[in-house]
Amino acid sequence: MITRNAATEPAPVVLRIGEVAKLTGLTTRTLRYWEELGLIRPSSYRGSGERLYSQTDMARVTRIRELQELLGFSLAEVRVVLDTEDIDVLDRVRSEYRWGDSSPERRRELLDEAIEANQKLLERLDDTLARIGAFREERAAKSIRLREARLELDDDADG
Amino acid sequence: MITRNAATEPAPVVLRIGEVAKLTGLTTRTLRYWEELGLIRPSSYRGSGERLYSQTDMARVTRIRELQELLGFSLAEVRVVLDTEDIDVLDRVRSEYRWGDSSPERRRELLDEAIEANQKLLERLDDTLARIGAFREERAAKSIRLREARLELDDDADG
DNA sequence: CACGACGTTCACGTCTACGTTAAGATAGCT
DNA sequence: AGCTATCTTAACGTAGACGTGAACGTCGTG
Repeated sequence: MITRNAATEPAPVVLRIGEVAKLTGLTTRTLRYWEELGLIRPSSYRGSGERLYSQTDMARVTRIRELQELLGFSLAEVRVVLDTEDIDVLDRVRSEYRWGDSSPERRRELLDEAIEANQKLLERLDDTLARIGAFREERAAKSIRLREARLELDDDADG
Repeated sequence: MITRNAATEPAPVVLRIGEVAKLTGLTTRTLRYWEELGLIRPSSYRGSGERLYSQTDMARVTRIRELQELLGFSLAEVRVVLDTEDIDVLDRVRSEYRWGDSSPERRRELLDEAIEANQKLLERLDDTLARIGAFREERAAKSIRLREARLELDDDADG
């Protein structure tokens, strides 16, 4: 009798959709929806149709979440970013075969696209950082003013 | 015959809804919708029911826009922030009458609320800044990798 | 005084990003 | 074999944030 939790078995490399949901705080519906939109593809399926998520898939899921929540991207915008993400060098350039039979020209093209997209994202991030930073300073100043006013109020009460 | 653009007339202090729309890039529908939700109140109306926006109103509009776009706040969340914003010291504490006949206790209460809300917002801003900053660094590193890969590709072509 | 540009208030339509059953297959446990 | 938890697809529902007319009022200019 073999149980999945036996000490002899290594930790499961793949996760079922419910486990991913719990780990990420999302719902299974959301995960399927994102798949429907082409944002994620569980790296394997089971004959029964059950989705099996790898660790890489998990990373992608949290990445989507970040883009969506942190930067306010729509899922359509997220897809654009992820598309350039797919041309990631660590996975592609190092393992030659992954480029498939695309010509050097094609590779260059893809790389240039990724570089430019990444650059645009960087600029947007810097802009966002600057603007939120400015807003933060505004609120910090307001915080001081409010505390001063609070003290003033206490002084009035004492005097 | 008196025209509005005569040199004798000062620049219009108030704006009509269409003008506000053009200046802010919003639609009139959006402005009315926000009003419906209680986010903005044109500082004056005309007998005909026409909305007239002051410069302060404009500032409020752009503020809403920022909270919404920059920080991804829902309009409900925006309202909370704006509510504490309304207890702004510069306008209230300095001009005593504006507090109306609220008791010192009430004033203290309001101030404390504003202080706490502002503090929470500050914390959220710092958290957001940190996370976006981290994300930025990730992308910056990726940018370097991509450029290196691009150079490598050229080298291969040359060699 | 008619006309066109602008405003007004309903009221229904739409898009995004899911939530929520429904009806059924599969997995693992006893 | 049966029970229960978890999965599957499919389809309809929903909340937020507006878009889009319809029907009407008002203002200023030829």
